[in-house]
Amino acid sequence: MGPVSSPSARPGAAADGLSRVERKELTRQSILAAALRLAETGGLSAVSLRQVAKDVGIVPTAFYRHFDSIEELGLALVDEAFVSLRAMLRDVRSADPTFKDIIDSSVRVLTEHVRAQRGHFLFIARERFAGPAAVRAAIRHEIELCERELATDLARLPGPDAWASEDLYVLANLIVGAVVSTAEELLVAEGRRSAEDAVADRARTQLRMMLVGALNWRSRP
Amino acid sequence: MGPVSSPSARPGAAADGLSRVERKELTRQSILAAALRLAETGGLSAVSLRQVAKDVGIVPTAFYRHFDSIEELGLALVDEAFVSLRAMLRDVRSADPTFKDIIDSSVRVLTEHVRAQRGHFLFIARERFAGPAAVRAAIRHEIELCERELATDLARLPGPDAWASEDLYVLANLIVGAVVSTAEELLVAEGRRSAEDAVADRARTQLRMMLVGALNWRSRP
DNA sequence: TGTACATCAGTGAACGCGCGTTCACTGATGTAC
DNA sequence: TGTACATCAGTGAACGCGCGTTCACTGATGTAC
Repeated sequence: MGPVSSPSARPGAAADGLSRVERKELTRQSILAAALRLAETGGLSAVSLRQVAKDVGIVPTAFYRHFDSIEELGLALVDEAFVSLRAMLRDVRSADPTFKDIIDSSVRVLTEHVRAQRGHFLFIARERFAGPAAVRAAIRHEIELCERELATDLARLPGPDAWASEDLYVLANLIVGAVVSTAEELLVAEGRRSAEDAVADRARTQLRMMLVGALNWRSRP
Repeated sequence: MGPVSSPSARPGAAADGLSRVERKELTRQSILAAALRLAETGGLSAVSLRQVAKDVGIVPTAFYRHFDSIEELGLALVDEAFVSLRAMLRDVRSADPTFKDIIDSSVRVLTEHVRAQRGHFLFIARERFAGPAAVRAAIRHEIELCERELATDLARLPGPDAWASEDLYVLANLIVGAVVSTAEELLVAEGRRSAEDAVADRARTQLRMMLVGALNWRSRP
């Protein structure tokens, strides 16, 4: 077993300056992007391996160098989509503290992310119920994780900190459900500013209604 | 122009006692049922005219005697599904008054209807985002109608009767969103009693939280 | 009632097409020494 | 540094299959008179 690379081998010194693995990764990303685009009309089940390959500019059989099937590609897209969703949640948590209203800033972040990552949100909305079983399960699992994270966040708030963890999870589930609905309605707005603003206004009011309900919750019999 | 039917013509006197139009309607119903069943795995976009025909027991070309395309068939399924959904809403409105808690009885009716009409609910959940544009639009329109109906119902309640109609619609939208989420979670429960009960419990708590929030709404600045 | 004609749900052959998948291959990139 | 060999992303031909749709048709049902 000699050194990992000899001085003279110059790995990654192709004409375009990219190594073989780098170029493979590039193709993989192109495949994911093409599949996401093609899934916009007809969903993942209507995406064909041949269409994807044609779009990327490779021969159909080369697809198999990257994924075993369209379903496996779908799972990779779920991962990708939730990476961007987690970035959004990080933004919400670390929102500019000069926005004293956490609801306003959260709704703002949500609308911006849906705009910026429209493809990913559309993919999740569609495949949540229409995708292959494995894809549906993966999405459900990720959403459940979001609910649990939100529940632990809520536990730190002044009002609900004394709640049973069960009630915390119920509230988290309610909020996540409302956020999912809002994201889906933002998608239906299709980027029309006035429609988006109406949805955002409504979401703000709804989250406030929930907050009022939650704050008055344990004071009830 | 003679009489609509002469005494001797005995229309509808086929071997099985059914007229031509009655048999056509029977075939149409078989096609709808077969399509609904086939859509369960893969969604409407994965339903092929040939599969449906084979399932029904007719030759593929006979399909065109009933529908111009799978998409048109999908629109008919949306109609059918919302007929059963409206029946559910009627049940909710005319709930046994011995149930003094309107939330308990509503959740009960919802779980029972999702069980009984699982196919229809699955179809709506899937096609709401994954279906052809016309199908998506039809579903969205029907849900909007439900929200408006609920808003007028809410206007008759003691608390929110003094609200602006805008706020009424916002609350109706929130409730319908929660109901849709609940229905979808009931579908995921796949008929397992314990999972269904957990979803129903959660829905009851969530609807109560919303009710508390709504009742305390206008008392806030 | 009987007859002649119209309607039309369902038939069956045929078409061209895009699909996923197999297989043996090429040739640039990478590694061992 | 130079050479001989291994790796492997992408190629290209070929396959059998199910698809939607066309067309001319059949024969039971229904209607006019």
